[in-house]
Order: sequence, then C-alpha cells, then structure tokens
Amino acid sequence: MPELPEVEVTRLSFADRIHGARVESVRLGKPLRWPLGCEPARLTGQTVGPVSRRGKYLWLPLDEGGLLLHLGMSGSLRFAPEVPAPGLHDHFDLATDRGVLRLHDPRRFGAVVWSPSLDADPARKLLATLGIEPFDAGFTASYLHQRLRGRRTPIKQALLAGDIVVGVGNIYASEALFGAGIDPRTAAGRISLARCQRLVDAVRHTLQRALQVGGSTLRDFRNAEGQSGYFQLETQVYDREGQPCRTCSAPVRRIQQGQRSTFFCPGCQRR
DNA sequence: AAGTGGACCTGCTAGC
DNA sequence: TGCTAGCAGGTCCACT
Repeated sequence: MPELPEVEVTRLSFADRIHGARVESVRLGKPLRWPLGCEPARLTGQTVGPVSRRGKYLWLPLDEGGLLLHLGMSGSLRFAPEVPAPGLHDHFDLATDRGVLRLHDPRRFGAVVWSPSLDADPARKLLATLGIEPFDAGFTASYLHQRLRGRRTPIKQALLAGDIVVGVGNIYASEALFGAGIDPRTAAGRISLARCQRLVDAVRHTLQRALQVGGSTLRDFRNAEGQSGYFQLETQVYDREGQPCRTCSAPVRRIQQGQRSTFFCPGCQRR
C-alpha cells in the first residue's frame, strides 16, 4: 500500500491530534516484521511528541525514545477516540487519553519498533541506507546523475531501491518515469544530466499530485481518519496494461523487473 | 560494489 | 462450484 504520499497523508491525518497525548496502554497482536524491542508497559505514562516522517517510516517521539513505524505492503493506521474490538489483522494498539492509534496490517510486513532515538539503534540502522528526501533541495539533477553513474541496473529498479531517493515505490516509479519520458529498462548510468532533470521534476510532480489527492487507494488504503485516496483514478500507466496511453493511445505495456510489475508506454517513453 | 533472487505473510481474483 | 496459480503498495538478506 504505502509509498511516500500514503505515509505522509497518514501522518498529516493524525499528527496534530496525537501530539501531546498520554499513553495509557499498549496492545500487541500477532508478530510484525520486527519485535517491539521494549516492554509494552514501559510506554505507559509517556507523552507523544510531534510525528515526523523519513522515507516511508514514521517516527513517534515519546518522553523516552520513540516508536518507528513502517506500514509494509498492507499496513494502515487509524487514530480515533473510540475503536471497535481488535480484528484479526489489528496487530498494534497505542491507547492514549485522546484516542487509540491502531495498526491494521494483514500481511504483517509492517513494523513498530521502539528506539532510544533516531540516532541510536535500532532506528539508526534501519534509516542508515536511505537516500535523500524527494522534496529536499539537495535532490537535484546533478545529485541524481552522480548517484546513477556506473549503475547498470534499469532505472526503474534504481528508483525503487531507495538508497538514492526515498519514498518512490512501485506505483510512483512507473508514473514518474512516464512523466519523464524515460523507458524503465534504460540502464541507470546511461541517463543524461538533462534527462535526470526531467526525472527529478517528474518524481516531485507525481508525488506532489498524489499528496494533493490523498494518495492511492488500490485496495484498502485509508488515512488515519479512514478516508481513501484518489490518485489511482489518474494514473497514466500503473495498472493500465493493454489500455490506451492517455497521451498517444498506444497500449500500455506491463513487464517484470526484479520480480515486480512495471508499467510503461512504449510510445511516450524512450531509452 | 553491484546485481539477483528468495524470504517474510495473507487475501483476492482470474482461469480452468 | 471449487481449486490453484499468480499477483499485490516493501525491504532485508544471502549469494554471485
């Protein structure tokens, strides 16, 4: 589910409401990707600080350390004053005096991990390999060009890897490459500086647009208030195999790259 | 070092 | 109708 837009939309939908809340109890369901890393009882009585985001991770600061959250493939968060009894896939509840923050995650690739700080393990290690934020001023054509140099991996996989720029997942990688007019199979290191500029612009534009419309709800994504996103209604290529390109009418193609589906328009995107 | 493939887990759907 | 194969928004790890 969640790429940068969905994670950020989620953050914005509950950060202000949970800021200053006092933790009353913690409930754990089935194991997630990693263990919590502390006694749940240790969190009670602590106050929640301002929620921030790094890549697809959320950081929930507490008086002592904080919680690093990841939504994996199928995770979503809700924050509400009243929640129903936990369902089969509700694997983490942080009950506060302002409401319950609940992680719903059927596939359990998500995680909630306590860390003493962002600069200490385990958070430090999990964030160590992350690339630059796409809206950071340092994400420029020359930065991208330099980081792609020498890489023979297809550009789609280089974007997805997250060590150059974060937040671009499978939907937005295909969409951004369409926006830049670049064939996803192009060797990353053979993309010119001028095309890197187009790609930087396209990544930002794609993510910004997705943010504006609340992210993508392909199956079950909802923000922490339970509202869905609408970007899936305006994808140019993602999940549109065989349908006419909105620009040139050529049928959109689907290929496999690194065991993931990639969608592109053979008419609009060139090597 | 960079590239590749498998692993984690559950649910849904297309096709037989 | 019922089963199975294949696919799904992520990313870590082992191996070449």
